[in-house]
Amino acid sequence: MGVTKTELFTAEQNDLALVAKAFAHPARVAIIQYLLKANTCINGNLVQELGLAQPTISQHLKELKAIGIIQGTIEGVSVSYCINPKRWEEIEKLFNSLFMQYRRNCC
Amino acid sequence: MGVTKTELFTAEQNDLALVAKAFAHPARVAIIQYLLKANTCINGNLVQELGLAQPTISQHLKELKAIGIIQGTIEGVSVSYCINPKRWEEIEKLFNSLFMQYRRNCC
DNA sequence: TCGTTATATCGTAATATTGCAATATACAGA
DNA sequence: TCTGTATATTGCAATATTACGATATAACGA
Repeated sequence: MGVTKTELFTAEQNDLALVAKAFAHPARVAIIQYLLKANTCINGNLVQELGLAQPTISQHLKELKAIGIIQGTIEGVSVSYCINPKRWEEIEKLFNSLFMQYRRNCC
Repeated sequence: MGVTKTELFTAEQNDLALVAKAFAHPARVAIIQYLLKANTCINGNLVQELGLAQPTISQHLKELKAIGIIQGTIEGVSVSYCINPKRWEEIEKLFNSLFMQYRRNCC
């Protein structure tokens, strides 16, 4: 009770769910969009950009990093985060292959 | 504490997060994939397909319906669920516009 | 070394999600 | 009307997520 029964589902289904979880919070969407726009790697001036506290941002970054969407490199005092190109492509394919499956034959 | 601060983010960011939440559970991914494959609208034989209890499936279907991804029509005793074409297209665009934003200039 | 700056981690409170037994509802056929 | 079948709702326990104050860590410059 309360635990997702991952063993019932395929690896693909679980991976998609995991990735979707990364997108499942507006703060993380905002972080991703900010990184996409900034293009060049930027660090946690996100704290000023979004209205959330520093520990909260840090936690969201950690989750995004855990899923592999972003990567961070230490740049002296600060940390430079950016989109992980390989994982991003992987994720894009994961979603696209789902969207592709749809044929409008029904209803 | 514990509440997502939706007011800090744009409508687009919140909508994307909401939709992503629908995909953020393997059972819901499995339901969507099943509907995509079956193509023709099917009902809750999902209970046998997935290994989850009937109330659990019903709950997931309710969430998917609330987000608009699927629609159900009463078919006598059973309910016929299927992908909502318009919403599906909308969601596809929502994700694609995010994926499009990426230019590999960084790292 | 000391202070400053940038991040990360810990601990915890509030809230949300997941799963299911029990129960309710709603339809169809006898 | 009664019975079975299909689905929904309720209530609750277990767990996960979100947010942040307090505190730790780590690098730099004076």
